[in-house]
Amino acid sequence: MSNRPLSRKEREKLARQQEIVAAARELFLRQGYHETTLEEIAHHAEFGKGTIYNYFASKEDLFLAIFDQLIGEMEEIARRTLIEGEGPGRQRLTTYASTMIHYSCDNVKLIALVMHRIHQISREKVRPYLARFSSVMRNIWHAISIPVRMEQEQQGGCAYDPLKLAILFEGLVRTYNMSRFGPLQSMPEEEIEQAAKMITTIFFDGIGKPHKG
Amino acid sequence: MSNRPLSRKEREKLARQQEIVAAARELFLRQGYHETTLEEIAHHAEFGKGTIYNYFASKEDLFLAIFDQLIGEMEEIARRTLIEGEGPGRQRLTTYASTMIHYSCDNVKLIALVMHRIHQISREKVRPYLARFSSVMRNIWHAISIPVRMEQEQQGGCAYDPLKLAILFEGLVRTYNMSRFGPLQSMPEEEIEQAAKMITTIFFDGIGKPHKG
Amino acid sequence: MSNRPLSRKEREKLARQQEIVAAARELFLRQGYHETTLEEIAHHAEFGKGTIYNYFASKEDLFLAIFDQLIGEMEEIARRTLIEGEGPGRQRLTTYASTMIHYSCDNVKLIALVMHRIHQISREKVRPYLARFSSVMRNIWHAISIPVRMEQEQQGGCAYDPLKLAILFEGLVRTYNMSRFGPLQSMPEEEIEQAAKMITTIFFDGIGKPHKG
Amino acid sequence: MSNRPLSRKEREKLARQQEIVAAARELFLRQGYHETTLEEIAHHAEFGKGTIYNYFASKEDLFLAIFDQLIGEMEEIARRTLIEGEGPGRQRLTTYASTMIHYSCDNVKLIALVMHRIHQISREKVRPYLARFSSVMRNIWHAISIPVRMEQEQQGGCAYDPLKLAILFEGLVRTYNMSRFGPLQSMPEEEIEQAAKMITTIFFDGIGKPHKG
DNA sequence: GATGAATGAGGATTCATTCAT
DNA sequence: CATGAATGAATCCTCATTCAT
Repeated sequence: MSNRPLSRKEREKLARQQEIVAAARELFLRQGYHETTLEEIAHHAEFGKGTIYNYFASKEDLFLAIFDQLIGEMEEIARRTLIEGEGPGRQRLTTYASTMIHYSCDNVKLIALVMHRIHQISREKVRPYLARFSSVMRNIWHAISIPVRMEQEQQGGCAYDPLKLAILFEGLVRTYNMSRFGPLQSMPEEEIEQAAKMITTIFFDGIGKPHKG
Repeated sequence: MSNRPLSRKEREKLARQQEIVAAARELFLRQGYHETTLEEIAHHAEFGKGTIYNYFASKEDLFLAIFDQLIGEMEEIARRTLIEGEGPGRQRLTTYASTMIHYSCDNVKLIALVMHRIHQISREKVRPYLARFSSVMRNIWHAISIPVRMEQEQQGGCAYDPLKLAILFEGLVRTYNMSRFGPLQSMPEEEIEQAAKMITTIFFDGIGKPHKG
Repeated sequence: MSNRPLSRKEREKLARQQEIVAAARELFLRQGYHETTLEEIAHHAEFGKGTIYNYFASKEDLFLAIFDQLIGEMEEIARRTLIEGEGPGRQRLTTYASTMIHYSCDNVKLIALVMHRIHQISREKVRPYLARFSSVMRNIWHAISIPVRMEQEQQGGCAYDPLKLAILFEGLVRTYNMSRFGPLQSMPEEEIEQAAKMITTIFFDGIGKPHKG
Repeated sequence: MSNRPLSRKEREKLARQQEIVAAARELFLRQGYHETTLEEIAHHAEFGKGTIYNYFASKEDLFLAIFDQLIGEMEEIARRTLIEGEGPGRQRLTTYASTMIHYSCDNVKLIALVMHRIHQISREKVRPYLARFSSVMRNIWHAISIPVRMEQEQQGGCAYDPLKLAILFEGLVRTYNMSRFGPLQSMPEEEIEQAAKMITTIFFDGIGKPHKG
């Protein structure tokens, strides 16, 4: 975590790594892990096959870099919408929901792939990645639990552990797209907004209440 | 769909097919699709490698048979709990939720695998399977939407399309386990019950209401 | 070491293994280990590439099979000439010498290869082969030491340990050809005979004695 | 062969070449030719990978430089012990034997490697090296043959060509260590002395004579 | 001269599928 | 029908060599 600015060389190296990760990510998404050859990745990243191995020790490591990237993106979404977001708690959750639905909509296939492949890698090797993932999830759950608790206090009754509710909410949002099948076209922006609002409303008020939104 | 009773030969053929599917399912679950060889499957099913090809034209077809089996199991769960279940609507949903959570808990890895692999197969070939899957899902959604509508009417307000709500509920339940990571041990029965009740309650009444359960 | 006669299947399997070993041996001899691809071996043995792997788990194992074959051949030579050979001890040694020179002349390159590669394989894996090799060598040394001792007793003086002398003699014979360089043509039969006789004579009587042969 | 003293630049170049050769030699010895990468050699010699190519046109050429070095060392041993050595002929041979056994003991693995690899290089390219090697060997054989002839004349009988006997003697000494297998530890000095004396004695007097040493 | 990132030919190995028995 | 030996296309990865800096 040194803050020394990176040298030109280091910056270029990092940039090229990112290009490779991006190429791999796109192809894995389109074709799956085993269906994508390193040669294709190299070609798509406009590098020679051997060059990839100067940046990643194996195909598996390249995959883990993608996993890491995904984790970072989820973290970023949570930070932007939940932590640094604007408005009251309920509104932040709605923003989080719509952003997450949008994101997962673009990435369901990739997420399904990652969730699956992660189980095929040696425990030892995934450990640090899963650790980071868990940590990020805990932070997200915690951030969600705060407005949940506030709302509970406001409404009077308080039957369930706010953390459990937060986990439920997050899972609902993240896997929302997994109920949509067939060729996954991206949802129109408007539809996403509505879904997000619906989810939040139901979560807080249940299905029966008359809503003013 | 002929109802003519099967001959002994046909019954035996079917039984052997099921044995093979079962073997493949277990191994795919444990090791993943590409990580499982046909040789292993054959050995585990106590057949010769070539024999598998007398029952399934390819590894892909064997995979699709598993998908089909999964669909059947979901259908069966819905039938037992929603259609033929006992008690009022809300209770049926709770039963469906707990049964489904239990089921998905045992099968998350396999479901993740299927959700992923399904995208790697030629459109043409999966079509009938996806069609059946869609049909089953529609039925489930419909079955859920009935008590939802009733409850809405009872509570007075009715802001959302009951079908959309049903889809939401089903997705919530089916993917509940995808928020749990790391080594997936099966949940204790009791915890499942609680989760199911929590989900239903929240779904109908929101988080803030005081609950009598 | 069961003596049950092999079934037809087993015999055929063994025969094919030998064909593969023979093909590999010839190519390794001609081109070296790393310079010979498994594809070439397969082609030369008139098999498909994958077939080789039904008989040998790896290229390394195939190499070890050749080593094993070489050991067997040395053992056989010793048995034929030293143990079951005819005539008095000195004559047996001469026969052994000429046979061995002949043999090593045909196989120097291969022997050099084996002596070298054996060091590149994991200790664990070579152990049983080196054990067998040692055992064979000990037997050979012992067989040589018997006439050596007899001759010593006949000549009166006895300065050196017969076993050490046997080792010396055997090494002399086995590595005789390693003093010949360049393109290794096979020696004419007659020259081999002379060399063998010379070595034995010198070994027993030294260089200066007048010889009657 | 110009005797003009080398400029500083030339001397430095030569020194760096020697460093590289030394690094390669150590690694080839430890790991084998194909098992050693140029990257390792460069690293071990504390140079950049590309730099090696400023000194040697290819890995093969680097190998040949090692061969050349070995030849030089053998030549040097012969010069020191046989040509410039002290004492009567028989004693010189004993010294040569012990020195050579010592040397080959340290280098058997490397010698085995060289003897093997030399056959994998294009005839054209090795020719000059083999030529030099032959020349050195001829000189060594000649140097050995002189005391051999003297001894023969002394002992009266003279059955064999002194040159042939010299070749035999040299080979015996050089390959002495090739009868020792397994993990090659270096022999204790004393044991080497004994072996050298034994070989010379036997060579001159045969095994049976009573010896005064 | 020194360097090391980029390259791609080359090779060991795997495995779904075929087919003769 | 059942079998498993044979097959070779396909793939990951290595590494000697080049060349721009």
